[in-house]
Amino acid sequence: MTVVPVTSEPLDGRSTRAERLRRVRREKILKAAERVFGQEGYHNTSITDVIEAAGISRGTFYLYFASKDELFYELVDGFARRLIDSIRVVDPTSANPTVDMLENIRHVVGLLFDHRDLTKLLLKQAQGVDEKVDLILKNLYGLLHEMVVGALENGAQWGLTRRVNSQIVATAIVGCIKEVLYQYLVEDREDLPEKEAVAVALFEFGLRGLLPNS
Amino acid sequence: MTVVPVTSEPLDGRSTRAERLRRVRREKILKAAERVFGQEGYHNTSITDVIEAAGISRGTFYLYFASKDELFYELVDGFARRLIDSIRVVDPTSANPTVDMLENIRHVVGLLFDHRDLTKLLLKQAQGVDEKVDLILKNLYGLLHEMVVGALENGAQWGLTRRVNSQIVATAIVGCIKEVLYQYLVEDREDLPEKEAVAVALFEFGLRGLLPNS
Amino acid sequence: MTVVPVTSEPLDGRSTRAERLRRVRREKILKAAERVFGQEGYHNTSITDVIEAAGISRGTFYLYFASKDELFYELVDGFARRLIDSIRVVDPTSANPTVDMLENIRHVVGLLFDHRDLTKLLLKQAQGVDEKVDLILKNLYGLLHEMVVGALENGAQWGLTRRVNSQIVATAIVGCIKEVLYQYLVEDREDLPEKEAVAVALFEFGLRGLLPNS
Amino acid sequence: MTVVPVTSEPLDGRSTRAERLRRVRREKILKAAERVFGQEGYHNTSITDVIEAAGISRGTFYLYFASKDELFYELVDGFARRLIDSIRVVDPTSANPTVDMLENIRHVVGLLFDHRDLTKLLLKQAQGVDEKVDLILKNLYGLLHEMVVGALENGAQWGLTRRVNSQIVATAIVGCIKEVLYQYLVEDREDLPEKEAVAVALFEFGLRGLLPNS
DNA sequence: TATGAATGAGATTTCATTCAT
DNA sequence: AATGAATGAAATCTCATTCAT
Repeated sequence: MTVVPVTSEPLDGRSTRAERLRRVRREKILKAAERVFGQEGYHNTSITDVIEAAGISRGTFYLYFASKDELFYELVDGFARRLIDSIRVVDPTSANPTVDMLENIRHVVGLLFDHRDLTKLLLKQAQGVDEKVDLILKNLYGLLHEMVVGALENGAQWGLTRRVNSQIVATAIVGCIKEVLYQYLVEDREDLPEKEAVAVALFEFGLRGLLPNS
Repeated sequence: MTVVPVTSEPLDGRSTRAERLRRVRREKILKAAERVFGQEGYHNTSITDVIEAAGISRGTFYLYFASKDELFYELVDGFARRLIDSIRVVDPTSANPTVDMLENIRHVVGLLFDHRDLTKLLLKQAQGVDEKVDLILKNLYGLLHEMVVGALENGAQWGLTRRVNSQIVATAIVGCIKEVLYQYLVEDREDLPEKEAVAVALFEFGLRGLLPNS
Repeated sequence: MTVVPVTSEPLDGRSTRAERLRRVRREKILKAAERVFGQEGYHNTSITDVIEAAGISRGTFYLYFASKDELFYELVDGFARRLIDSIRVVDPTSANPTVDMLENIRHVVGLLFDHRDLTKLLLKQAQGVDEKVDLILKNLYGLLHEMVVGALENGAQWGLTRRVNSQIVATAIVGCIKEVLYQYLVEDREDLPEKEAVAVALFEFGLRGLLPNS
Repeated sequence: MTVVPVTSEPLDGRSTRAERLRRVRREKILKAAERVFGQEGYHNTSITDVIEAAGISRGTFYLYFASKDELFYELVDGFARRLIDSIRVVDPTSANPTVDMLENIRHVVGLLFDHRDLTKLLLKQAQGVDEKVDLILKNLYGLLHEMVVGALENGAQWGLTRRVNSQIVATAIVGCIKEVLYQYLVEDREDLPEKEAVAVALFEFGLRGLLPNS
């Protein structure tokens, strides 16, 4: 039988609850900010927009975030972390490395589609807002780039892919992903192909290029 | 016999000269603006920054441009026009269509490298600043996209390329170009490959993909 | 049993109190603006003048008024409303219609004397500042004019006054009032006659004209 | 036989011609300014408006007038002088002093009708623009006022008019004239009575007041 | 003398941030 | 902890005036 204290919680329990509440509040603000930043862009969004979307007062906002920049930083930072976590390194000795790669692409694409607004923002407007944000983006894209470079070099070493200028080609591949994503994240298009079709077409193009099968 | 003065200009010459001067001064402001917008971004750049960079007074600026928005619009519009003009449609029946395509890429890449700051700005920050600018960008990228789609479909029809989902693949190709450009426009990198290497690597990757030659 | 707290206000009382405070502060700004606009004129008065006179900061001003124009509009509109409310239609069948008329003049004159600055401003400088303000003035003077026209025609019908060109004479009467007011509102005159003397002299002149009693 | 020098004019003749030209130019600018100031008001009229209306360049304007204020001052000053010149003192011992007075009113009204724009401007917006202008207006209206006061006192002394509070009544009479003028100077009215009717109605009202003939 | 491009002080307005309640 | 009124630095834009040609 579990005894639940009635009158008061243990000291650290209380602090934990307070912390949890605080985190929940922060999360609520971050979610609202993601929405408004994503829809209007960083510079066209005022603190007023954020607090109205979050349903809090101006003063409260500054209890949770030191500044507009910091809010944006946290938003980008959190998303970047989740994105990085979602990427799995492909083991070229696995049974089906290409299947793994496809899986990886699907995975990341899925996460990004779940955060359309923020993704669009990161792809097109986040740069130049704040130095710390720029650094995050640089790191994020740098990581992506290095992973692709690694994959290309591994692939070449194992004979799975051709030898290419892996720096340039990695950049190109990252660009493919970014652009395709961006285009298919724009909401008011009716002609959006399925995620599946996008992933497959990208994959095919990347592997085989445009030349006809010999 | 009519005597035409040699030293002075013809009657309408006066207005032409004034106009020329005016255009030169506009150009001076546009160039300064390109520099500061490109380095600091649109929102982090004030009119004060622009006029200081251009070496003119506040009032003079408004003699040449109606507003900060209009300045930015002209900057983007002018660049978009030059960019569009620099693109030549590839004739698939020519002796070497692939050479033509490579030439085209070289051409555009060259123009963009000559306007690093502005290109970076257009690629990463110009969206959401101004509706008219958004429209220009949409048209510019739309045109690029349509050209690539056309090339893909022509290529497939003539047996030069495989049949692919031309919409998605065109988007991917545009993305490749954008990203590679952007990365190699960032100034403080010492390891920039030559333009030539970039063009060739992009080209190879696009045509052959990553799979090894069978 | 519901306990109603005694010291604090009822639930909607909070919002009412806030609103009251807001109205008080608006009133404070309006009063300061009346002073500076009245002394310096609309165009010679800057927002800086207003906020210094009101003892508030720049930002606070825009918390209460959307623009300098709107401030002026509210000032004029509020005054016009109070002025119109202060005018009572004279019933020609009353015991002493002429006494009523005199009372009316006294009433309006009193209100205007209590708002010297604003009155001077309206009489001499308010026109052409803002279209909405022009409309208010047109309506205000139009109303005054129509009332005088009505009084003249009623008076003639009841045999209390002569038949005159009521349009022109009404305009003249309105002009008398305006000018006399204006002259006796100029502050630095020491020789101001009493309100009473002004009202009586105007009244006498209007009724009897200048010709000697026959 | 008059000898006209062919090659060059006498020294003072040349300067006279130059002066005349200068005066003509000034007059042209003043006329244009009267038009634009009268239509848009002092503060809504820019130097640009004036020089466009006058068909001269910006620099030329400042060759003829030291400032916008000075231009306005000259405009008002010149008009005030002509107005004062047009007023003739009524001699109460003349055969028909009332006829003289009516003649006077007609005269001034005629001059004002010939300068509608400027008159409207002086009546409603000129005050508070410039101290020197304010002084002119004060003097102008002061003179008018004194003349009317004099007429009233003369009239009373000679038994032509009743004894009234001549200060207040004079102010009232000036106000009548101003207001009637203003109303009938507003251009877009179709129902304007004839000048004649206006003068007569004013005159009748002023002399007899509103009470029915006993 | 005439020109009109250039000037810069100053106006209005915005908005991220602070602070008394 | 929460509120929202108050703040003021800084932004954009105007326009009377100057000055080199």
